[in-house]
Amino acid sequence: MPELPEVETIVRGLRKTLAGKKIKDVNVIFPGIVKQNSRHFKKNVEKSKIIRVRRRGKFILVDLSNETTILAHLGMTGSFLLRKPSAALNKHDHLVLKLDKTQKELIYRDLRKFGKIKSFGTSLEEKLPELKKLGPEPLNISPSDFVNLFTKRKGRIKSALLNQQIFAGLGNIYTDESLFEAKIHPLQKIDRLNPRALETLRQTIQKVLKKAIKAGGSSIENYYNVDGEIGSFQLQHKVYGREGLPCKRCGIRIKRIKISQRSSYFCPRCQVLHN
DNA sequence: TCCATTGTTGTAAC
DNA sequence: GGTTACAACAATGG
Repeated sequence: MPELPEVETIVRGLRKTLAGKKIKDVNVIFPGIVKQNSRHFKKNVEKSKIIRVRRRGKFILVDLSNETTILAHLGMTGSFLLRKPSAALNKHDHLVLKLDKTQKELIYRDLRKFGKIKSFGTSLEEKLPELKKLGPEPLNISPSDFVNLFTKRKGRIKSALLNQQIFAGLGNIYTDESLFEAKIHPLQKIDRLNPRALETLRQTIQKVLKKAIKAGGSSIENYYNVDGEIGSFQLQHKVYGREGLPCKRCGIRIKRIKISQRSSYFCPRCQVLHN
């Protein structure tokens, strides 16, 4: 599942190889991924040069020379791959961008087809519904802005961290890992967390995300970077996916519960619920 | 057959 | 009545 560190890894890979390249030709194989008329998408994107590749939350943004930007969300299983045009297409390849001045083409692959791609006028970015609702970026947020995210909020800390409108980029893996490191129970009521606990949480989230980016993200399910390589942060997971296994801090069994219809992994001894 | 997974949407509940 | 919680939905493999 691509979350911030996986998306950031893909963005860095794309940036390295795509900057300055021209998109020669667009082939929409499965139109369901492109959330606008395929002909319009082709027309907007073809024959333009790639200026810049960016990330916002879990979204990828590709700015083109003709005042157009491509917006991509990888959903659960989406990935971008750079590969030789001669290679046979995989049955989950849904979009092919042929590039000038390179031996590679850019493929969008998505087994579950939950990903979304579209183009828009670059100047309209602030009006885009997908982006304008997003909360702040976890890696930049200041201590006071982070505390403010949670003031006057009720509910559980894990649900809030997963909410992209409050905080953009975290998914199930990195909320669980961060809450474990910060010794906060996922069901902890937000209004019972004091500013000191929140500051610990902010620093922990940043530490976990940075370590994950350094490891090239977590490869569970089928996540690959643009060169087709897997990440290695799954080897450093302390709780995610470890139900029944001993806690790496205290040794008792990791528990799994459901929060907001998502599996939540935590240590019932290290992550104590306060009220 | 059912479960797992994501973000969004509609609705129920508090 | 604003905020929160949850079911349903998209698609597919295990």
